[in-house]
Amino acid sequence: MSEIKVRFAPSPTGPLHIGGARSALFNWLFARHDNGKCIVRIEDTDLERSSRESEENILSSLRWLGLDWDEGISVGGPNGPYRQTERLELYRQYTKELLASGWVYRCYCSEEELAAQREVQMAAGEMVGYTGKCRDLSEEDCKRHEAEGRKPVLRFKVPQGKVLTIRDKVRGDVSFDCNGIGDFIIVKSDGIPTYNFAVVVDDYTMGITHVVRAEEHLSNTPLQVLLFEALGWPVPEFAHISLILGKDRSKMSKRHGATSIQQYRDMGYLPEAMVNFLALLGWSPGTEDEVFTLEQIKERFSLERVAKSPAVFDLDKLNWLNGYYIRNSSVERIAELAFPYLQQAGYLPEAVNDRLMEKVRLVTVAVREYLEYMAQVVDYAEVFFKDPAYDDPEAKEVLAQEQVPIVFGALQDKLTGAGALDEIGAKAMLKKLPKELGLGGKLVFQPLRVGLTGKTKGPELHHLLPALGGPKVIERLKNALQTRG
RNA sequence: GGCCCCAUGGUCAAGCGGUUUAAGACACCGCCCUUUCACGGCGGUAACCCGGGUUCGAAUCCCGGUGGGGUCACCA
Repeated sequence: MSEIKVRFAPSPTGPLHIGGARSALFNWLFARHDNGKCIVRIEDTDLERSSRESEENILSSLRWLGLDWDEGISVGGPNGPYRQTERLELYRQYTKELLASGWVYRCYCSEEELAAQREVQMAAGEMVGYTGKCRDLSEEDCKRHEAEGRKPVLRFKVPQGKVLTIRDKVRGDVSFDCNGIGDFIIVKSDGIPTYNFAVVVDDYTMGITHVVRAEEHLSNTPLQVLLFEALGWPVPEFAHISLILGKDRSKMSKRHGATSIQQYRDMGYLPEAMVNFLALLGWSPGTEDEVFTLEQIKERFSLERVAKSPAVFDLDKLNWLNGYYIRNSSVERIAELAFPYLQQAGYLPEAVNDRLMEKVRLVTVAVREYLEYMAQVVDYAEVFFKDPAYDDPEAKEVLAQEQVPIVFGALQDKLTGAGALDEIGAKAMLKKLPKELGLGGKLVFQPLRVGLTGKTKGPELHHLLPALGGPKVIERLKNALQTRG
């Protein structure tokens, strides 16, 4: 069997979307599982909306996710260029061929005429499609239109009375009646090919064996198959994966919240969590495991196990998964990831020394189990960097308890003159405290927590003490005492 | 509206004719752990869209209905 070759072909009209990312991922998984090749091609034939900025964003998001490609944009290859606007000459060549073989004809209908016609068809409940008005224009007709300054589009002559069956690797056989397909445009009046045409030329010339893409392209497939056949080219295999839906079960879009990979990256989601989550949206390993590396998914992946039904994007599950990865990554990595958020929040100065780096590490140890995504570190870490205001009613109540001065004094005494505390030391010191004071744990620890943070809940005291450091602890306890009035 | 796709708990999903009193995960609820919150552990609530067939037997196959979605551009 010949080598599998797939492509991910985004149009650079915006940042990489969650759905696009999953399509790219499934392409990659499918190909790599069989040691096949991946291509990234840029479909920028929409001159109005395409931008280099979007292209850059898409590529960087793909790399961030850990997806690589053997051939394509920015890595080159034997079938380039990989940007459609740089392949215009190639399309022109096949346009000529199609014109010569009579599969394609010039159409001079204006957009206004077509829109009006479409409305009539819609209203009448008919299949919407070009009626073939310009199909049999004579050479003179064409000249006359040209003389009027009309620029033609090129339309494909869709054969009538034919039923096309597409063999889809996830959906099975899907049939379309050609009578329901109007003669579609393959070259716009500005000479730029349309998506359906460019895709076919590229997929053939690049040797694509399998087209894995979102279900929204399913209805385009018969048009493309028609083109492959007209050109006498082999038709690749197709696999249309279901869409990702928002909470309201409609196609995911901006109004459903964050939809681009970039946004999740900015919020501090880890790429491996994102990949894991996306893979589970529509694919399942068939076992009870849920947590996988890209590599492990690759080993297990097959299109047979891809679901046909659409999947709702479940942020709760993403958060759980991401939190899981955060909890199970090294403290060093999480501290490094936390750093920019802490800095942005103004907790850290521009220039940081080793002592501050160590503090960030200790803070990370204390708060990472709370995090669903890194941006949340700002809230949880606040108590380590900002002195408390003691304005919470519940906190005031705790501080008003009569044993508070004794408890604070005891800890202050222990800390005064003591060296730097580590987690173990802090734990030991704290553990002895209740017994020494002859008080219950709650009467000791709750006031200390409030005294140190101004809040009744938060990180472990044995994490708090080392991160804050002896002098800061003493200072805060003193301030807390003063608020008792 | 035409065409196409889809249909198991709130969500993701396992199940591919009998081994199912229908897995697992997220979310939710309860208990435990614990100085708090979280983490973790244990347990619980909760589903085969409806109607016909086929079959000894259907969540699993077929047909119809209903529901949801996609698509009908000189966008991809």
